[in-house]
Amino acid sequence: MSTGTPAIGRPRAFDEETVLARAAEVFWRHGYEGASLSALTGAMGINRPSLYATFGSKEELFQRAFARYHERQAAVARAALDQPTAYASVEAFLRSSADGLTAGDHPAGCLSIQGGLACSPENARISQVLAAGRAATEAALRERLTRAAREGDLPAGVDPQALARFVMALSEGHAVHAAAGASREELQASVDIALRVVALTPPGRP
Amino acid sequence: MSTGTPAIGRPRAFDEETVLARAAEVFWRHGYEGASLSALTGAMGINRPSLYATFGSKEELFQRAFARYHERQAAVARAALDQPTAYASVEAFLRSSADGLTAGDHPAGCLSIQGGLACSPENARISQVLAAGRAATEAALRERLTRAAREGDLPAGVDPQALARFVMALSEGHAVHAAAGASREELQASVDIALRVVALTPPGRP
DNA sequence: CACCCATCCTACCGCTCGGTACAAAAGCTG
DNA sequence: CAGCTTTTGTACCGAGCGGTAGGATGGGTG
Repeated sequence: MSTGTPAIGRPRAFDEETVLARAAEVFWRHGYEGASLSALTGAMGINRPSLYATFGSKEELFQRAFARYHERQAAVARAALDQPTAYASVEAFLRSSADGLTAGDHPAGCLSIQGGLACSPENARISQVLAAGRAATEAALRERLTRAAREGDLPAGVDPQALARFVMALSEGHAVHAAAGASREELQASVDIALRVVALTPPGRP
Repeated sequence: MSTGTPAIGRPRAFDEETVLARAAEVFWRHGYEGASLSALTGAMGINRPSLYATFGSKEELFQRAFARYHERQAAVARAALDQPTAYASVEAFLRSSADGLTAGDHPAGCLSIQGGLACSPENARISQVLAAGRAATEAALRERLTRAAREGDLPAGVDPQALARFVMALSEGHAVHAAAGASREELQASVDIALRVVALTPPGRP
């Protein structure tokens, strides 16, 4: 749409990135359906017609806000998965995730989950978009661990696909915990436990 | 309120337990805010005034439905934690959880999470009730594992509190996955991975 | 059969929702 | 400074929300 400043007509009184970030916070805190237009415009500091002129609709605003959020998350994940070993990758992934879930500069938890796990039928697309975002992250994790398996970098008997799902599920569970008030330290202690999985040789089950 | 049949006045045309179960399904599928009264009454097979005469309000209906759901979940969890060893308890907990999350006779996932992780400010109580339910389950797990630690039934160096949080978080993550369509087998494979944590002696970290 | 009374059903309430019409305002261009 | 273009602000729209009033209904009880 707007490529830089149009240089004609009345100039915009707000920065698109800024108001997107504020919108994301409201969606994050209250979910898609729990975020009313009044709450959104209030937090964004703009009024309805500006919102609609810029973003089109509540749903499109959400898509934009979520895309922005997801890009950043993906960048963090990518950095984690660039670690040289599977163990280091998983550790970096889970540690940075736990840090992010409890960072003080935004709502606790994760927009991909808080945004709307369950929605009314007419907003079903929202849950789908969020699920697709989470699936993309899991796919990256799976690729990294599949490579690790090829390189002999995983303990014997560990299926990389299952391990990816395990790590992703744990991180999602941490998001749920964070949203309910769990602290960074509590999540990191859970990560400590999880990492035993990757570090060890196969079990002699009792 | 109604203690059995009042034996006076027009008899009720519906069974309270039955309509509660149907209401729970709607909340489960669409979340508290996504479940409209029309959807609820439609699924319950009763009309609005009957709903309000019986349950008082949408919120009270939800509380009743969730309490019913949570009791049953707690019973399953209690059975799992009655296993003789920590390993068997955790395994039973995670396996039965994964089974329940993907059972075909109700929506996928878990009402405690689908119901409303994030809500509009006026429905904040809903998220709190759900979080309290999950916390109760985690507390039961924590007690069981603390006992196990006292009994020397945990691998050395494992903090029972952190292990409880880990197990609970994983199960919540599985709920998120199940809601997005993960199969029972996929979740069980993730459980396979997780169980290595409980089975093994402490890591020599690479 | 007349009475009583809780439940059922239709139709409606006020309110907030997401979304928009329209005119005043504000910056460039000539 | 007139004209053009885009954004801003106010005030509003129909629809659906959660919730309710009041009469019709249908079972026991005398």
